[in-house]
Amino acid sequence: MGAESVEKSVPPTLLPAAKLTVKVLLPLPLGDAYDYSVPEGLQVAPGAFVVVPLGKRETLGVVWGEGSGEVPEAKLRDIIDVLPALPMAEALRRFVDWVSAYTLAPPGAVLRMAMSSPSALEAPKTEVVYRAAAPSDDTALKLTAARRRVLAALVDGPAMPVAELAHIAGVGASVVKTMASVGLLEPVERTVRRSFPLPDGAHEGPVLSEAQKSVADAMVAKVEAKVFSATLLDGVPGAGKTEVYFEAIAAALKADRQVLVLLPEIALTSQWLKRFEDRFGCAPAAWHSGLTSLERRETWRGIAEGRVGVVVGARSALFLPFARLGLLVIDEEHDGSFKQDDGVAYNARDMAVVRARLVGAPIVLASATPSLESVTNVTAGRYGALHLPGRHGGQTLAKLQAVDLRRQAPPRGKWLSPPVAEAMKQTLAAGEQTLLFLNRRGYAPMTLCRACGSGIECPQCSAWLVEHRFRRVLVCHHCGYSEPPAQTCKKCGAVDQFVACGPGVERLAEEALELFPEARLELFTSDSLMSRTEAAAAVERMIDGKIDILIGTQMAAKGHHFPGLTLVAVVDADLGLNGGDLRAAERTFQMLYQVAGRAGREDRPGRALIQTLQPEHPVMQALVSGDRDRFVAAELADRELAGMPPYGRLASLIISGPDPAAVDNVCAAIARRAPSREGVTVLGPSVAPMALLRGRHRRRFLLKTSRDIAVQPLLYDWLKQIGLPNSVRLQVDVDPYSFL
DNA sequence: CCAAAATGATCC
DNA sequence: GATCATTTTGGG
Repeated sequence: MGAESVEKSVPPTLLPAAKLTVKVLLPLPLGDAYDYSVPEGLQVAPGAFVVVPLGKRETLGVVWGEGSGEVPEAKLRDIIDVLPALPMAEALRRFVDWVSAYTLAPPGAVLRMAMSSPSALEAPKTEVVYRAAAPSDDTALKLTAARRRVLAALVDGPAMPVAELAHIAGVGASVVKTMASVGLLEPVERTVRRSFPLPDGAHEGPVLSEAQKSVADAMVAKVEAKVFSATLLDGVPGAGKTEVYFEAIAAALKADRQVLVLLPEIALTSQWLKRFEDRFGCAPAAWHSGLTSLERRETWRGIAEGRVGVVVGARSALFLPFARLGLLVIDEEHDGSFKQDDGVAYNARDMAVVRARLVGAPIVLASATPSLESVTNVTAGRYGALHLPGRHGGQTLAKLQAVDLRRQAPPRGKWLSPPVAEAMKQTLAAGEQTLLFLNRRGYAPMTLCRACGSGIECPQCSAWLVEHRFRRVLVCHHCGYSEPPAQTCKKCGAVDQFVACGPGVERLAEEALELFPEARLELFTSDSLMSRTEAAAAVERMIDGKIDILIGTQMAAKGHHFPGLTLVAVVDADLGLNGGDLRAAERTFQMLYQVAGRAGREDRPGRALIQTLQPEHPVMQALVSGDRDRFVAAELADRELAGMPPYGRLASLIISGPDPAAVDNVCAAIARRAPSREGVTVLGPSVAPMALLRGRHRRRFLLKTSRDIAVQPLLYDWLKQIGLPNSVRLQVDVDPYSFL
């Protein structure tokens, strides 16, 4: 009967003790961390990487803290194993939690970004190496000439594997093996790992101007302070921002700290790497989507073990497991590609500031055209500011001129206006280079049927198919769908009635070649058609002056420095201005300013011609007058009036699914529960700018609040009871960047 | 009426 | 994200 008899039959000391449990976060989009029990004899410190059972399978996870104790014992399962990797540092774990709380993404989804190389967690491979054994009397007798050479190779040197040792000593491998078996050599097991040259902070740098030196000194002081600080480093293209933050990197290296440099992916060029090598004597470790799994694993380990000094990478490098992070640099901080839109929607620039704060390190945000957010953060005193005046060596910025397309229109069916054609002619005659900038890939942005007037559309997106004439395909730039060009119109059956509408870079190349048949002309685009190495080779040809006219998308505008380039022509400056996007003006200004900044950086003056239909637009006015500050002030005033970022907060909800009715149902439910209070505006549901994307119909809500309201709890309470059918996805984007 | 296919719930 | 139970659908 009852409890009493049980107590009598089982002595108290033998009662099963409550199991020790820990929370384990799994790199999956689950609600929260799961509790697991710790089997006898397993050591699990917080941050340890562990193998745990999940349903039928096994998964990797990270010990996140003590168990919640809320899971019934029957459900609890044992941790299977602890991996022989360094545990995830507390600062990184707190960072994962922070990003999750800010973006409203499940913590496991954020953790997945911090576990981007799972194989790096397994035991590293080992090899057997040999060193000379302590000499003894009887072994001395057996020393042949070959054996002496082997021992000589090991004097003052590291232990070596058989093959290497045999090669250096000039003997056969069997000699080495025999020496090991008779006890002349001693085997040692060693882990195999790639070695990383450590950039040398004391390596001689370039001579800095007075102004550069004082800015560099200020940054070095922040690095040496070894506490969090955020600084906006701002200066025109060519003012020497890179050289200046290199001094901060040198200071961090001298203090034995690691450095992370984030660049927009396409700005990570061989040119940037070369400048780094010139300054520090060796290349940094690079982290981007193009790495092989072996490179990822070795780099990941090197960073975790503190053997890598400087990492330069795209936004995903923000989640690497630094052992002693002492400085972060965000170059081109205004660039929109720091914002990730799919999966976890985060802005690497903003989250980098958080990581710097959590780890207690300074961060530098560098740009010639700072984002309005960063400008505001400086004004509010949250960030410090350092300003580099003018161009190094007295060069002046390119002379900017607007070309009014209403007065000086290109010939019918052409895109280059007479002033641009004339300038190209002069430039060519002077033996100098021209860059034609048009942010449109392919031959023509749309293809029209003359008979029925309809354009060729993507079947899965609300977008035109773009003709790529060289590749002989029509491509959707949003989903990648492609089809061969047809003769017959699918809508009306007319044959051979298609006309290309509008310019793409390919069509521009055609036109430029007609005008200057003798010119050496090349296309430079971000098409997958162009591999990394091909792009690098094209840049090389441009630098060497083997190209007269370079025609490119924004890829040509970022991170390159072409000494012979003296003319930049922006073919369609109005392209980014339409569409009612919040950041249209800001983005256009930044891009055109950067493009124009490519011209005339050496001893020759450059000029930039900007073709526009609205030369009176504030963006064009600001570009022509060179008054960046006035443009920023005007744009900020507009934003403040509208309560838009950086003065107000925005979050966007995208509801998408293959069935528009199901999507609308969800939208109705969301609209019904929309928060209503002072300082909060909900706009929507409305058809999202890309109404159909990859076969999914999209609707959008925008949440707009004043700055003092935290949007996360608001969104959380709003959306927590919304039930979603499997086919419908709800994507939350706090601080959306693009509105598409 | 059965079975494949779509959908939803759960994993600790 | 993967797996399994449950519901839906559609074909004979």
